[in-house]
Amino acid sequence: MTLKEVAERAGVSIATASRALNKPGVVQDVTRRRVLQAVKELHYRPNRFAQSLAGGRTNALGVIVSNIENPFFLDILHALEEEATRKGFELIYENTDYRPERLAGAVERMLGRPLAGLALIVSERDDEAVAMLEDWNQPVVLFDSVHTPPVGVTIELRYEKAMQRTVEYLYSLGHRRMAFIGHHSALDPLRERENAFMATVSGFPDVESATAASNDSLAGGRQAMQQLLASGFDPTAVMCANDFMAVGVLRELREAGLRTPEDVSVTGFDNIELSEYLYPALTTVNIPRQRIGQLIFHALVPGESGQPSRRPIVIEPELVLRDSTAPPRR
Amino acid sequence: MTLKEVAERAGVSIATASRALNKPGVVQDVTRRRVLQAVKELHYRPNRFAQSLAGGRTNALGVIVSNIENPFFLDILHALEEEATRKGFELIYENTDYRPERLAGAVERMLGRPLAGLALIVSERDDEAVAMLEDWNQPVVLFDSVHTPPVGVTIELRYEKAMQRTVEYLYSLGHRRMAFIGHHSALDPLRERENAFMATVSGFPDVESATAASNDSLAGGRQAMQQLLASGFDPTAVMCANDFMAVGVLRELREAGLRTPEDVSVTGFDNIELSEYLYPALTTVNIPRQRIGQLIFHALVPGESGQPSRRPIVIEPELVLRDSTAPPRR
DNA sequence: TTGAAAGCGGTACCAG
DNA sequence: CTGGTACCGCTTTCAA
Repeated sequence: MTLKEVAERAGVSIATASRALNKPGVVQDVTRRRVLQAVKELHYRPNRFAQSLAGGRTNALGVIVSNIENPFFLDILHALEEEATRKGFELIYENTDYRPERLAGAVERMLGRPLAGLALIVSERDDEAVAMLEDWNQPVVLFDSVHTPPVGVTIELRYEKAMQRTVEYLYSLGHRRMAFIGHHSALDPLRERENAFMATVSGFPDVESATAASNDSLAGGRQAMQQLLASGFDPTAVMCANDFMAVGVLRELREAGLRTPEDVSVTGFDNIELSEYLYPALTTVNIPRQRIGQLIFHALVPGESGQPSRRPIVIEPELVLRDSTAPPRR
Repeated sequence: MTLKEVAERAGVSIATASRALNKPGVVQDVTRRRVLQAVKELHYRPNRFAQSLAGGRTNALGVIVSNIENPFFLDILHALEEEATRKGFELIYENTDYRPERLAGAVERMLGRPLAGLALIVSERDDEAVAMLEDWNQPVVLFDSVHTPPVGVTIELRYEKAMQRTVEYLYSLGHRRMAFIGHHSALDPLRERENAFMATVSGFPDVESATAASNDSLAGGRQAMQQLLASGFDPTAVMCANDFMAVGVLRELREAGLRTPEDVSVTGFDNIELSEYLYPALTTVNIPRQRIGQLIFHALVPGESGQPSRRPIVIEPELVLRDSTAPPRR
């Protein structure tokens, strides 16, 4: 079904048919009714690609995330979607699995279609991808980007501070053997967390530390904990790069016959909803994912306010104390 | 950047430029090189909407799910995405939150763009949506649809059997007071699970039963369990409509001072990865989400094999025993 | 092997 | 208020 057929059936020109659909009020009421009737009878549905091509507008937003399975990314995506849908925008999403080459491909595909804006909620970086973004003239948001790139609005998390507070908190409880469990330490934002951990820890001369890493998954957390245990380090506190992996860590500790928090304290990062449902409920660092989703939307769609600022948006995480941390019994 | 500019720069016609990009071998090598050069210099990127419009082809698949936050849906989506990406297809996804009116809107939006196929992985139903699908001439897959609609390939789960086995198992352990916790009992596939529970249970005259429902979420599971407890029913076994809600149930039981499985046994449904990481590890019913994702893909993209059969695909779930179920101590 | 031109399905401007 | 028409960016005959 095309507009042409609708127009013929309604006995009007294709121009009028178009107007009847898009600018009511400009068309005589009877005429309009006839068109609408024809639309109904023919089950006509406008081709959005053609509309976009001809009209030069789009209401689609692109989002690329590193790991959709991690509730952290999912929550941001979901919040963004909620906001977008409510404002009449569509969301096109793609997942990279932390692989830079997939990021490049995803950006390529995204930019290949008319988009009102693009958000990169990814930890990996890729020069090619950044280069493509540079000569693109639509709003871009970069989340979690360590080195401010010459493009788009960035949203930054103050990892160091959160990491520092967590270490200090554990120290104050009496912990002196701490470990950090992360993933993809080759990626900037993740190495940064690890570095923040190392830096803070080195400020306490009487603290021993170790790190381990695996995939960003439940199994990855478990595996990293396994490594740690096998290494013989025997920490009294384990800090995880995110809550998702912490779930695996808790499981492995249990498996190894170690109780949390009596034998080993565990902390997460992100404060995903699940963290509160775990046993024991997880001490973690809150990252306001819903707000981030909204911030991203407003950065992509400036609204009536005017031109968007390119100033970075900074988020200050805060520690959330629950049951997975306690003074060491050893 | 348009193809026209590229053509001008390369000193060839726009037709040749197009060929150089899409049908190498038809164009003289030198010519082709010049075009490629121009593409590079101008940072040209083809407009996929225009390509689709002119070429009449698409490689985008649409997917609509009920609740992206539930790992069950997410896993299917993810598997489908993996398969699609690997085969050069794109995925366009939308979330309905179980709301029929959103389903209609989502289908409307989906059908508004050229799509190679559409998968509905939703529990809700909407006549309007089905009607739209009827006069659409591309592959459609309906997952979890109870009443076979006059359209598309359906993928069905044998709930009854799984439910029955679970009840029988709990009965054999000695449970006589069982409860079912679901969500959206107004929706067919979910009512079906509840009905299956009721039907099986009624086969055991000495079993008392009750049901409760809330949202499909962690909090929903918790709340439903709360209701159940408040009602005074005091079950020794609780069967959940899915693992996601079971997480909330476990939490609430703990909160109420009841141990699992000593005081109350709990079962889930779906066998999401998380279920194995919970404490206690959840007894559940396995639904092969990865396979379902692949099945959906192949139903949407028939491959070289020929025309797709419209025969329903049936999945037989199986019980997975873990630590959240045991003989009742009371 | 290459170019000219006819669309694909719409939108929007310009007259009438 | 309505019709004619020039595109939007690209693919694809049809001839040359």
